Amino acid sequence: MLDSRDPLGSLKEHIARGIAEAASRLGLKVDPTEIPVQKTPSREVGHLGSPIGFKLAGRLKMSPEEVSKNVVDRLNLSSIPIAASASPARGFVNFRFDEPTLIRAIIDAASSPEFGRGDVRGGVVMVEHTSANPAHPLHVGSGRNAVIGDSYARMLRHAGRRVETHYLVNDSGNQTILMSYGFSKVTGEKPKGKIDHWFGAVYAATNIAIELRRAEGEERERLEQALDRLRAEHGEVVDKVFRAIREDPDPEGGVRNLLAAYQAGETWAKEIVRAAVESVMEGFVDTLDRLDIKHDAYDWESDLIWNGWTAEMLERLKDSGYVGFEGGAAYVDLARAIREREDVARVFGLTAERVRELDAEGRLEEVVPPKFYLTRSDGTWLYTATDVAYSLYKIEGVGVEVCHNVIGAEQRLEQLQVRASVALAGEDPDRIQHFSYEMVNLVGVAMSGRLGIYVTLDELMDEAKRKVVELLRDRPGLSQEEAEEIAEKVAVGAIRFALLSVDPSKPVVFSWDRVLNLEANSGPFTQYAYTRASGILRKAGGSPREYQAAALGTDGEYDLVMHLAEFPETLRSAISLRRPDVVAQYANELAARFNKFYETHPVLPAEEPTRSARLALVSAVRNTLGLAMDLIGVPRLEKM
RNA sequence: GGGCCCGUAGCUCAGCAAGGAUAGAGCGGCGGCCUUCUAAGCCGCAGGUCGGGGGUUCGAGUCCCCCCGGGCCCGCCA
Repeated sequence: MLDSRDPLGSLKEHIARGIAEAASRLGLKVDPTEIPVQKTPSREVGHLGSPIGFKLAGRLKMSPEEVSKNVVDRLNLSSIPIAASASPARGFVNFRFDEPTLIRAIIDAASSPEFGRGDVRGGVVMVEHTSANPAHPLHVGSGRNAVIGDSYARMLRHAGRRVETHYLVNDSGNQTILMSYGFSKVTGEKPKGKIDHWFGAVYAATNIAIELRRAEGEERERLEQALDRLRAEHGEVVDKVFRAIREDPDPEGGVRNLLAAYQAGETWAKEIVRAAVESVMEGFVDTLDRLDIKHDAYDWESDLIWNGWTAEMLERLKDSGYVGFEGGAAYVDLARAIREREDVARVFGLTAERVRELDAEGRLEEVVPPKFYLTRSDGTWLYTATDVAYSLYKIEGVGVEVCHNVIGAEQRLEQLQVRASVALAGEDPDRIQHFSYEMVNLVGVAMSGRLGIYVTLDELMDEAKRKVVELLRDRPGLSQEEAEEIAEKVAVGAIRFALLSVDPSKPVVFSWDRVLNLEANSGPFTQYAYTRASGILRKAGGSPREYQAAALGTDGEYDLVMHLAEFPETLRSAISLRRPDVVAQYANELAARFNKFYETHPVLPAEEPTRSARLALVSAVRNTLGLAMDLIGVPRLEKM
């Protein structure tokens, strides 16, 4: 029978098995999973087809056409549910089903919240995402990370995985400590505006003040311009920080000192840094909450240090024999580890043989940077070290089966170093996965937290909302509060869709036009289709109890139904390829097909049995579109 | 220099994982459609050497090799 959560998928499996059986009757053993089954280019030739003739022609020493004919002759059609006919067409074999039965199976499946859902199975899957540095507000780059990670977690959950989302609060590194040092000069100030933006200004002002001590010429000019911009936006706190740092005889020493004291857990340092970072994180949580992004846990880098995870990690790496010291700084002898340990070589995509080859050519240390540091000479921990400790915490502390680290592509090498270290510490490096995504750039200028140049998620939200409120002004029958609520949700839909809908492996150039797009190929486009479906169902008083699938069958209806059927497979692809954007594309395509249907197929005014059948289809579209929107976090709306 | 990634319409992107039936959307441009379920919509027109060249194959945007162009990384930063 057909799987009620994925009828099309099970139909394809049945076809592949049927063809494999037919092939075995021709004396050829074929694995059903190797047999492609796809949609036909047009309904005239059948519903599903397979280019099996081309595939087996060589092995059977027949022409593709002959193979197709022979497969059809030896096919046990009754083993394929609801199949009405199979016909050879050049090298293809095309299958036709009893169409009303097919349509009903799909509509019924697509009307359930269980559509595309997987059985609950396996251990905890962690998705670590966002993890933005507290030194500047969440910007569009952090937004891409957050939206990718959050959406991916939603998809894993629908697929039946137990998911935990974590945020690593990076409070023990140079940038955050620098911000905290600047903050220590203005603790008497009352922060103005959104708290994380205020701290972002403190950070940038501190950094500029320090850099200006050395900068000359053009660089000096750039810094001064950045300072002016900062001053214009954030007012006197910028000057206060700037003056305090300028008068400080040794701000860099002060930062180093604060970093060491904080990592050592000294009370005075904790009071400063924790106060700063906790404030910033409150701001971050507000922003993420607006985008409907929540983390199950916030893991503080400093806790990993204070609770001994980093120290234990270092002991284990020392025990492995690949840690060296240089002026007090600990490093991992990666080149030697790669030479001697196959598991470490594999992390870098190298076989033992390839390592020997490279070594013979003297190129190993050119292909792989030969070592990396875990601590500074003063004994303080570097980011890579806390990240290795964090990985061990994920595996042994939380007990995850696997963790997907949503981290920018520019950190590829660091992630490989972390995974190599995990292997040296005796854990399976494949349990730590780098979910890589490319950066978001601004036209002309590069975003720079150091200089306070970025487009923040908050301003993006505000601007998107403003645009929607404007549009809503001439909508009749909407109260002020309704309009506000709708605008907020449309803004969220627009931003999430825009940040998600491009393949994560491709760099994107940020454009306001693209994010504020409310037309086709956008979150609001899917929301609009959803409200149209909702409107019809609302006026009809709900979905019909009974309907005749045979009343459906126009091309528009068929296209819509077949696209509904692809939801489960789309979800599986999105997960296995780490491409949450494909679900966004899917939702957009479903919305587009529904809009076409909507324009050409009146539902409420239609005669029975067409009316009920179309209502059932609308209900299935609403459900499936809603599920897809849930997965990418585009809010459902009943009216807009 | 080495490694990884990207190159499809004027612009922004799908299609490449598992090669398959005529290369698709959107934006922008031009022209149409609101007394009928929300026009944030729909329809039509114009727009393509799929970066270039080889190769594998019955078949290549998709796989392999070389080249060109762009991005990122190669820090006791994160």
